[in-house]
Amino acid sequence: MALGKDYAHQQCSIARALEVVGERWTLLVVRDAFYGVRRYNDFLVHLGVPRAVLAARLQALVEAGVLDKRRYQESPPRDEYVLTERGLALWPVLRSLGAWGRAEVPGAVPVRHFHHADCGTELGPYGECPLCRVPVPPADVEMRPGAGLDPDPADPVGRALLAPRRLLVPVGREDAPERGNS
Amino acid sequence: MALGKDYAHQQCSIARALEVVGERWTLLVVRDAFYGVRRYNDFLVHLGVPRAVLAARLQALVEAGVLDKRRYQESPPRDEYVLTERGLALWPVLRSLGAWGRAEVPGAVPVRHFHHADCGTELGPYGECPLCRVPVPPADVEMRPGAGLDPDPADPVGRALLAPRRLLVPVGREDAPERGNS
DNA sequence: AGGTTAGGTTCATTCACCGAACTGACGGGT
DNA sequence: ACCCGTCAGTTCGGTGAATGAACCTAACCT
Repeated sequence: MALGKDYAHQQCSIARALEVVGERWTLLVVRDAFYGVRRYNDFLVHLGVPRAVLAARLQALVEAGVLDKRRYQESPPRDEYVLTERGLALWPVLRSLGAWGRAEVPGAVPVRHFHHADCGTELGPYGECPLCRVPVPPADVEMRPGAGLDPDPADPVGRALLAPRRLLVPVGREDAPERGNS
Repeated sequence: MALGKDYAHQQCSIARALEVVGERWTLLVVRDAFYGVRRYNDFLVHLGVPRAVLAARLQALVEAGVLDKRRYQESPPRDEYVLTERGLALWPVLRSLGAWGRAEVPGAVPVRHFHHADCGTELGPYGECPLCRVPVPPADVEMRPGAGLDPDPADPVGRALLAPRRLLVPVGREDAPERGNS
């Protein structure tokens, strides 16, 4: 654990949160998980993170109970990483960070917009719907591309994320038929 | 810039935010600034961060417009670091991180409580007052110690933060007589 | 048999973090 | 005048983590 040594004696739940999600790349992995990325290789091409770092982060997030590693096929054994309840609870953190990055970092053009799927209203800075006045769970959030989004990303995951889509819906199978279960 | 190289080509305002506040110690420095810490040495003893790292983080935060470095006395030239508007806008990020750390990291006992100073109600996870139904700006937040707080911290800053206090009020001059003058 | 894909592991290099020591400007005591 | 202490850093050697490239395994495709 990189951060544990010195953060541990901090008397603060912020420090404890940062011990789990404060390392480089970790929050971007979680962000991609919200966007529907589930597989090692998809994280890899979309983030451009070194393979060893990605493996370490995924394992740490699984051990922290943020992601769940689940076998989705046996014949070539393949696992996917899915957000747990604890991971889904990080949605406000990502929302507030993204809102700050868009509003306060100079030269930031809106890259993605997040809307309440039920009513179409754009979410407020904490992920709440200003119209319905309720916090919107990530499963009810629709993501739409913004003006600052690269219209032709190099990686297939980036291309799949160009279209409007629900959060948490697995990426890469939009036009592929559902596997198996009804 | 440590993180800039690879985060830069990310199409995401979260990544842009993390380029500014995503490095180790950075968010804890900002947290302490909300708690009223303003001086180099106070950050140093309260965080236990290496001096070189602290100097680098403070400088980076000043360059990013999160902190303002201002001269508060001339005779021995002394500067203090105060949150700017842009820095104050990070309050929801710290709130959501702290709420997640308290709720989702196992074994976390509440360390500090945050109340709306106007009505005394404890804040919700996004820094809003559930009674008044308004987002509470940090200047109107009263911080109170919780059960998990070390009752006898080694550093004087930690001791000063034991008492209930407003956020953003400069720390370290509660009971200390003004040095020199008068 | 050979190639491809998914999901890693290993390795050498680079880079950031760490702790301790040093600097330098000032102020106070004797 | 001299020494000591404080504040705010900078410098420096050692350690550990991040990086990119190469390698490995297991299974499927042809």
